[in-house]
Amino acid sequence: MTETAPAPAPPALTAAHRELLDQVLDKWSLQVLDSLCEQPQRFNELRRSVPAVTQKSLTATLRRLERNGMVERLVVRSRPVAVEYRITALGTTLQDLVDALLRWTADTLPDVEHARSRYDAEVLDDAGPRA
Amino acid sequence: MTETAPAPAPPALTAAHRELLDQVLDKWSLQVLDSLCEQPQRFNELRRSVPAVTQKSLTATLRRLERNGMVERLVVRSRPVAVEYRITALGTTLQDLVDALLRWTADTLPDVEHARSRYDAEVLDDAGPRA
DNA sequence: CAGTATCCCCTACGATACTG
DNA sequence: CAGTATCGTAGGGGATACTG
Repeated sequence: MTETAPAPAPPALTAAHRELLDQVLDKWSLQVLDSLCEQPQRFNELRRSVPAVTQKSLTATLRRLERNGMVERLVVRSRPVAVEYRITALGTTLQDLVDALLRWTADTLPDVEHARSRYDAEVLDDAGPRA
Repeated sequence: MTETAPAPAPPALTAAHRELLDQVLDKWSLQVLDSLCEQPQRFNELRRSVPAVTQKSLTATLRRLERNGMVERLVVRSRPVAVEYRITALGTTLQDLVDALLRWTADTLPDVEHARSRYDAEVLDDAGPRA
């Protein structure tokens, strides 16, 4: 499947690559990116867009994404200050990836759930080592 | 960019989707899958293929991948027992995704590193709140 | 060989309180 | 509004020891 692209030699999985994926595909990043993709938002707007996130985690996530060039932080010197976050060009390239990821999960989740049921039924039933 | 694919409506990011991605894109899974993609392997072969992994983590990773239908565990009743792990059809569909991920990191890592340098220089220098 | 079991640490995260 | 600072906890992972 997908013979359309010649697949130009997938590069090796170095520590630097893994680190980047970790920083960018982590628990909250996907949701934040996803939300910022639709429209730029302020800090507290984002908190509401991503319901379960705490201030601390949201701040950490935004800083990490900012550091990696995925989002941009714009301070409007009003009173009180307003801070707007928006996705960068680099961030949108990531969004395409995330969409692919999401489509994959949507496609395979039924199969995965089936596999899980089988596993849970035949493995978790009998205890003890599996050799 | 990439107007080639119509992008058939990326599905929402539910908890189930995130869970699957977490289980499958975690620290060791990528390397294990990658290694198994080239050829089926026994437990200790895998340990050598993925140098930094511990027994415990490798076992946990393999169990998780097996449960999700990504790898298959075959017990050869010899003495001592031999156990072979091989990637499933489902697992190979994931591999395509991982390749895409890796290609993305390879493409964007230079930009990301540049962004990091800028961030570290202009933000980490002056301490204090950023409002 | 292919694990399981135990201990232990460390950091990721949430909760809470405070500030320009 | 948009954070920073501090504390406390849960669990993911390593090191080590043991087993069919």
